[in-house]
Amino acid sequence: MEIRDLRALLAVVRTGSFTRAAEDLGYSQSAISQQVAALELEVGQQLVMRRPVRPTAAGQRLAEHAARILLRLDVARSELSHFGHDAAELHVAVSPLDAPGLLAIAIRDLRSSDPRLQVRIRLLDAGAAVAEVASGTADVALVDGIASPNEPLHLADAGLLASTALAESALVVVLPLDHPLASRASIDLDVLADAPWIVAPSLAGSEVYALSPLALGHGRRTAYDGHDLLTMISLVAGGLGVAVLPASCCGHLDGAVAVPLRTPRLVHRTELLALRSVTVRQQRAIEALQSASSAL
Amino acid sequence: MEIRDLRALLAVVRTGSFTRAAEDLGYSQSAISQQVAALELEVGQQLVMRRPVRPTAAGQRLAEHAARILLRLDVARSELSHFGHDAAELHVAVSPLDAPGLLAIAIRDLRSSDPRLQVRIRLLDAGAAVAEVASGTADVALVDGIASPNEPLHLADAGLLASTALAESALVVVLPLDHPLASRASIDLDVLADAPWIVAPSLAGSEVYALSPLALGHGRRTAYDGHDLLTMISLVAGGLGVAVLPASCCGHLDGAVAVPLRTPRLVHRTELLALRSVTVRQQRAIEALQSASSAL
DNA sequence: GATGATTACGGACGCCGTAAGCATA
DNA sequence: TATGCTTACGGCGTCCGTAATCATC
Repeated sequence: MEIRDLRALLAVVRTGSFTRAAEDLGYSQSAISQQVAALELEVGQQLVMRRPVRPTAAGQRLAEHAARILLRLDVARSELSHFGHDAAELHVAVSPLDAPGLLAIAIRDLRSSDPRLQVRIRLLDAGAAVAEVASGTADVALVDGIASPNEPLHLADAGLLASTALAESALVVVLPLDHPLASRASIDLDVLADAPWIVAPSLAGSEVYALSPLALGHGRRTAYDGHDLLTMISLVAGGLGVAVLPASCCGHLDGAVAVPLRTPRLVHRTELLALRSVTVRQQRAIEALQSASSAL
Repeated sequence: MEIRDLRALLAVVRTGSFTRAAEDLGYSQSAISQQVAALELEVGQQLVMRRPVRPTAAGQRLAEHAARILLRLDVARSELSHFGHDAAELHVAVSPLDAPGLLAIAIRDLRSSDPRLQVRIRLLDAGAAVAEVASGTADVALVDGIASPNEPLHLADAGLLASTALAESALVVVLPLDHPLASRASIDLDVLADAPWIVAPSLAGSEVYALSPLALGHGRRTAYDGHDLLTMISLVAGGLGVAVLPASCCGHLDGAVAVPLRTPRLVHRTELLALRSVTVRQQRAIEALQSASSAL
């Protein structure tokens, strides 16, 4: 099992095409074909079906292992390249719903002790943020997601990256003003299984929607692929459906109401990610973000 | 970063010698030298010091990553080779202190539904048991260790192997009959920091001894490298020192007393490990062990 | 001086790209 | 028929082992 072959398998599974995998990896189509064939020969079974190109069960499983291995290799490379050195600029990756006040406080704090510090913030989804930290493109990441109370988000192998919880906030169901449940004190998700939903994976995380009552429900779904909270809320206010959002983001709703989610017991959680072997500057950034979050 | 090179680095770090690493891996000494050199060239820094051969900080860190990656590769290979097939014999790896009654109940249970099942049990330390499950040599493993209450043992990357908790039991401090603390109702470990200790990593896990009060203490240490409980207890009874053991193993003490450990809050935990994609026979074994543990 | 890591060098194998072959939508 | 994966084949690079070199205990 060569790294190269695993990378090829992963690219093929991801893109659904040998040709595109070859383009992505800078190989010829033929090379990818040979690499996957070598892997299949080695494990003695087919890993992807051809035409259409889809992973078999074994291929899917191997691709998952491959993804973890390649991520860890990225982390290893990044950690080693940071041994000793310390960059002038601090790159922060942020996933959509991180409490915005947190960043501002932390950066002001950092600037006060290091006035010449350049900070660069990029908005990414959680998976991409993890990849950026792993590859060293970002120094730290603020990522959010849905989890059980006091449970970590499972963003990477435990221990691969240093992660600390910054904040947890309750989840609310956002309803149009005239919704029959709008005056409830709290809501169980089951009763909304067949309701029309507005699904925004990059906002509230796909975890919420994967919960069984929702996954099995037959209500109409509206997908919103953006990051913008106001748009999301206006969709709800406009009567297109209901949505789950973190309470911390729902201070001022216009034409909608937020009702606390009672079951399932889930919270919106924000974590801070960094490489485990951090430089002095990264360490300071982590501390600043931690103290900012406890100040909020 | 090639798998081959990482494996070489790990072998060099583990054995402390290029020559022995070469023997272990079936290469010439020269090949290992070249592989490590290639790795050092690639990451742009020295990974091991020579004569004596010791890892640098960077090398140590990379070796840790390498170990995880190689373990995951083993798991991937094992999982794929089990797709479909099901072996006639069930291999169980057991670490020293697993509740012995548990195995007996589970195996009797399995035999009753599958009389021709061959079972083979091997006693190994926890690390080796993990490796055996990963490589497919063992179908399931019963491993034990020290953890905080309701916390998993961190034996491998979370999610790499299927693990379920079978049992948790309190920890006791085993003291000679005439020890001044022998009549206490419970003990804080701090008060024993400077006491003479009997350290048996393969019995109670090294985690206990790594706790700060003990690690910093100046008491004499006696190391016992075996698995045998009676020997261990007789060492305590003989006045060589005190020890921490799981309460479940200390039913009949001869010449010693067991006092519950109050702080730190730790328990002895037994977990069941298996590959995540299990065969029918493995699945039955897991269920039998689970029901046996809940019966105890 | 002996043990053990590095360097030098040649042979062999493996890998990739080009290009032809072939199957499927 | 066209798109796209596979197979054939040749060249290049790489990797390993032998053996000489060098360093350290």
